[in-house]
Amino acid sequence: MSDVMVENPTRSASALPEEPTQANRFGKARTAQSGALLEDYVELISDLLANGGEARPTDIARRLGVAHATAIKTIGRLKREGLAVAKPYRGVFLTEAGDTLADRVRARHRVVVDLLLAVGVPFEAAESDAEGIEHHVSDVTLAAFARFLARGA
Amino acid sequence: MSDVMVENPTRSASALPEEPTQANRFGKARTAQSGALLEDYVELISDLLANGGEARPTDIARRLGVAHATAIKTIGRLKREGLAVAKPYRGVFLTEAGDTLADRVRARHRVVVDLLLAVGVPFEAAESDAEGIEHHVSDVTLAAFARFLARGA
DNA sequence: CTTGGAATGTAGCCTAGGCTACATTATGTG
DNA sequence: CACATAATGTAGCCTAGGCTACATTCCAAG
Repeated sequence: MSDVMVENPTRSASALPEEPTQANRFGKARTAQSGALLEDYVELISDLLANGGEARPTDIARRLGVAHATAIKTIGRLKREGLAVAKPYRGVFLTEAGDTLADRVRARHRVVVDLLLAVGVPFEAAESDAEGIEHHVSDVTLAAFARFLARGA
Repeated sequence: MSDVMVENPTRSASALPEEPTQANRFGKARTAQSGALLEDYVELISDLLANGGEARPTDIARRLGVAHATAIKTIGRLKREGLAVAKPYRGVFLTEAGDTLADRVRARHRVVVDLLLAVGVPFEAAESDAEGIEHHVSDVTLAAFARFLARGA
């Protein structure tokens, strides 16, 4: 997440026109997928903490539609990545980094949904598709979405 | 997937009525991810066959930025799914189903890129992000995109 | 204060999608 | 035609993200 991703300066030589570019694109889409799940978890935990005040593995599992064991395992990953902390039988909490990420994810989600609605996507589909789309929206694209919404509104 | 999962009726207090909906959304985004790779392969193979006339595992691997062994393994999956056929050392070809899928994927890709461009996303970002986004665009959303483009253009 | 049921955690298995290392086949060129 | 070399294929390993089955811990009701 939020990788700077050092760009290859191999753009000038007209030798190999576009294969590396295409490979990069696919690779980016693939790695974007890693982290998508973590983002979902972080956002959900943030929501649960803000509303109910508690983020328990069972709740998380039910909300995400996975088995509780799966949720617990992923929470372990969150801890390893420094996004969450949790003592056994005590509920999950976000670290500073986790909170920051949650805010960014939430903001991005809103923009994506609004953009979809703005171009005429029905509400249900907008909410549903945004869940998958948002993880592939780069900062550049997100900024463009925001500009479009600011103009169009 | 699509487990019924016997629910415990513990919903009494405050009764949040939308958890299953959210779970469905996440689940859908997850399963959409399965098949995304197959779609990429099918589209690429279709392109290679149309242009150069040949779709060899090594080419595919290079274009997708993966090791050739990975490509070969995935081609095996394509065959299992009835999307492609390939005799050893003879190159890959698409079945009827694979061709149909390739057409749909290609069309969808174009619409997504055009939509991104139409709302002001820079070309490079549009191409790049579309690679990941397209797999999460439902038919409903795709139709909305097409309408928007028809109007705006 | 005990105890049963729910929540939590652990273990082990599966598939997808990567990789490297090694084996095999095709092929162009001397 | 032989054979070096590139392409292809195979084997085995890894991680992420699912699952089920079982073990443990917590908590509230009796």
